[in-house]
Amino acid sequence: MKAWQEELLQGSISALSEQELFNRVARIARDLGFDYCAYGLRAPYPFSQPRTVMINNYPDHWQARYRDRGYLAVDPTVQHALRSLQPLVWSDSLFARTPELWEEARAAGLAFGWAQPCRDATGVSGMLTLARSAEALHATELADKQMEMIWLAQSAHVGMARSVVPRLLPEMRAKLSAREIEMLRWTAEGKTSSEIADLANISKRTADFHLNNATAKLNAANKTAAAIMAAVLGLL
Amino acid sequence: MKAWQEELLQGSISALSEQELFNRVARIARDLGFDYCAYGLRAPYPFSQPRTVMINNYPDHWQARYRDRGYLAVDPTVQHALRSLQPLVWSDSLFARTPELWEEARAAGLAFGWAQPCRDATGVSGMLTLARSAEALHATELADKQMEMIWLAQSAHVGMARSVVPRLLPEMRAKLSAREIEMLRWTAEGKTSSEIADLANISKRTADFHLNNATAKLNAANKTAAAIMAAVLGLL
DNA sequence: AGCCATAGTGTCAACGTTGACAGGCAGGCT
DNA sequence: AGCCTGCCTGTCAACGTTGACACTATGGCT
Repeated sequence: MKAWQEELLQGSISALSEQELFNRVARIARDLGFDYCAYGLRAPYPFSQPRTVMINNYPDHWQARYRDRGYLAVDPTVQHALRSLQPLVWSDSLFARTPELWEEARAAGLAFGWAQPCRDATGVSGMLTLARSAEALHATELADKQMEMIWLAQSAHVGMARSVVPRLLPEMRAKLSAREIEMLRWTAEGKTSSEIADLANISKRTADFHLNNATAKLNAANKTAAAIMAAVLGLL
Repeated sequence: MKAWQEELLQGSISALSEQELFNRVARIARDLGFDYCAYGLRAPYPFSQPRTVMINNYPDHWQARYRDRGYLAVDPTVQHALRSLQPLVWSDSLFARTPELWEEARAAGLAFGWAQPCRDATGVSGMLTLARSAEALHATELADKQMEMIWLAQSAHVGMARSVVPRLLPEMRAKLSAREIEMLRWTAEGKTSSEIADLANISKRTADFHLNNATAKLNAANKTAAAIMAAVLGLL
């Protein structure tokens, strides 16, 4: 177990490729008794259809199937990861509303699994899934392995996010000036330009000016979208 | 170590009081070799002066000092937790810009410590700090204990958030209708009411109507603030 | 000295938002 | 049947936002 840590940490500190990092995670998953392993990341926006990245070692036909049928949008494990930090074990009741997904997953050899969500300061959420075709998951095994699971999910997240986030959220690289952030912060509180002008002791025109610049830097449609992007990305 | 898990998990599943939960965390911290332990939570808004909660077993005079001098606003460990998920070890260079904080902390017996940030789906960020007065922290100890640390931070967060978040974020309890969420989602993307009206095949007036209701339910000053609150709280 | 980012200011017209008025229709609960 | 909620619609006036025009000034970098 110690060997893992060294390995993964060294790997994630020096920037590995996503695939290499995933391979290490998958090897650790195998040591933990799981043939299959998946890591998914989801950006906090666009809100309708957020950008996602998924990397896994599931059978090819299942990967294709999952994509083609749009299972991502209904997968209850994904829904869970978006709301909670708790580990989640696959069960019949979990998939009660998506029987096709569940049956096809089992047919593909994904019979027993659990997932650990993770979330970072840029609003990106992630989920590590460990799965196997035989041998059900019991409470003792989960208790034994939960620490490794959380650790692995978080390490995978940090490593993956390092390379994926700049690609997924190019807006993160926008360098907002102190004034721009201040204007966005007040906007996020629901203040109008002229209220902000009073608060910051500048003219309304200047408040608008900074908001305009921030909106352009963030590639946002208007100041509402700019304030939301900044808020969600943790820039405020 | 297994005993811990059982204990904390059972504790956090049945709703313990914050203080009781903290006492369990502090006991585990002591088993890990740290006399002092602190858990802090910060709500995602208001953006200027976010609501925070802190519980720790630091010496009383240090707690008072930290509060009175407003160290929370400048504490570099807090700044780190707001940007990263990585563990952070206290060091001279970390506190280079806040020498008073660092000297006073050491004078209070807080000489060696590390912190583990954590973040959840409601945008609340947390940080678990373990500290002690003697015996420096070395790489091997950190490597040995990092899994327990992440696990403990996350468990503490989940447990604390359960009772703290409803108090800190009463807006979370707002039940938005499907339409209201849809309108907020589009608003968050930067669409105007009449664009949304076209997208949703309703009149501009109706789009405004739903946005208005959502704004009232979230106690927001205007639709921008409403969309931001919903976005940050993960309601979109 | 010239360039650039940041910060500050003004006006004006077109467009978007908000609040207060006033109303209808469908589905669930008592 | 009466009530509530969600959803839908209209008008109008006051107020807020956006973009395009034009201009000043400071401080850092080359």
